[in-house]
Amino acid sequence: MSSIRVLVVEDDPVAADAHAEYVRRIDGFEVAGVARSGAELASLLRLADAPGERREAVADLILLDMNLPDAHGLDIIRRVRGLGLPVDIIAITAVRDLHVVRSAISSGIVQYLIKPFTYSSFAEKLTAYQDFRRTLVEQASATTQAEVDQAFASLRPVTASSLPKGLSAETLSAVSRLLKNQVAPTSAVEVSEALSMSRVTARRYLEHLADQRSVRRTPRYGTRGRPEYEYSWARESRQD
Amino acid sequence: MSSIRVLVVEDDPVAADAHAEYVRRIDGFEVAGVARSGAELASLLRLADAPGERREAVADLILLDMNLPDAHGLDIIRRVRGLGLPVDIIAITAVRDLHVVRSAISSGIVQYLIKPFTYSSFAEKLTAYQDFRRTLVEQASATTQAEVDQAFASLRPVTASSLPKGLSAETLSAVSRLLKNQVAPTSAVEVSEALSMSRVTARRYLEHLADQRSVRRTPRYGTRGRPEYEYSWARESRQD
DNA sequence: GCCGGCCACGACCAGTATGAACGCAAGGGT
DNA sequence: ACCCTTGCGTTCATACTGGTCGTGGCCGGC
Repeated sequence: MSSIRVLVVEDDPVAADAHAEYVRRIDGFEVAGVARSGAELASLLRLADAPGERREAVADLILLDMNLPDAHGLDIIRRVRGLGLPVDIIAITAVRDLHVVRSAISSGIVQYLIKPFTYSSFAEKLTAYQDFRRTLVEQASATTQAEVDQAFASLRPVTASSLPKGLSAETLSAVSRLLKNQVAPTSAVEVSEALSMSRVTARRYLEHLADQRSVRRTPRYGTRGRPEYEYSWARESRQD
Repeated sequence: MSSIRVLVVEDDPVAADAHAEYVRRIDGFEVAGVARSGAELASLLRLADAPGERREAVADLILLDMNLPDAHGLDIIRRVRGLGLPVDIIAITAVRDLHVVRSAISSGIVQYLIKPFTYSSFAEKLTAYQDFRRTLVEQASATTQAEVDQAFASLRPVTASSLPKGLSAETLSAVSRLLKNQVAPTSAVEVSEALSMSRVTARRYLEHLADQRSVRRTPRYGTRGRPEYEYSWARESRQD
């Protein structure tokens, strides 16, 4: 089977090189090109769209950064989709804004990878896509519902993201969900009471989130005794 | 939370009625309209796209037939995507051609349902989409990779297919039957005692059901020791 | 009748929340 | 200005379960 041709779209040269290198390290993929801007990508894609030529893109998969100097990633997705090019898109970006994620998914990306990421999570996303492709290609021309479902299923991310020892994924998501719905800064005691867990546990998770810079931690003065820390969800996206 | 507004696009009146009725039967969904052709759909969507008005579609979700009298489903998807409308699309069609499936997926549909289908497989697809939406909406403006992955995961439900090695159908149905009749969340130990089987076995089946998202798994806080997980029935299983 | 796979069980090991004890930083009293 | 009080941060041992590995009985195939 031929390799999957990947187009890297990324304005930062360092990141672009890194992504390309990552792609080369995975079996079954090859780098079809690197575009540093929306315009570059457009010219690469228009080339294949010339009349008379076969209606085939120069790539099977695009690794798309959302923040490009001349265009927003969402607009690029829209343009590509409007042309009806048979390429899939994986968003690779530091943008964690909910609206962007939501729009990207409904515009038809197959994966969304948030920077910074490790090689293993990168490889995981790409091999998942590879599986997806293989399950579809392996079918004959007619498919059954089960086969379609299976193709979808291979796109499903395997729950990775290794947590520090001593933390469980369920508890972490419970704490962060609570904190996001809270408007006022919340103390460790308040969190522990709301989730009916111990103060120690609540604090451990809050501290972890603070380390990840997902929550902000500030002392609460005015009361007697040792100052209490209050935690609030960091709304703006992280600076990486 | 408000209902998910669904637009049914289907030229066969009988099928259109059936789909609409199916949608109404599922909690949290409402029928926003029915279009019998590509032109009808276009007029419905363009309405919302009028300048000056808020950039919001009249629907959140489109159930799209591929074979319409005046246009192909793929073209419709392309047009909708080109406009950048924030709607998701589920393809519901008898077309089982691999190329169409492939193109539809890469154009950004969230599900592909092959006609004819049972109500339960229809409901499964829609509730999966509902889960996906909920996981995203629950987040505040900023998200983490784990949360994005989880949202994706709800969109790609593991299909029944073959049971993972080591499970038997009888035991599985016994466990799920017990859980369905249970009102309060039940722990693995309680299940094992009720069915007089070993804790290990009970847990394995519960875990399998949790993977399938048929049961919800939450830690039970308050007691000392390692937290015990309790399982509660989440959704009707496919009983085709 | 023998053999191989399959499913459940028992037991060990690892893991995670809890309560208690200790330490620390700010307020308030003398 | 000093020290005491106060209440939470922090650490630690502990309890109890989850998860895994190897074993044993059962069933179907040869």
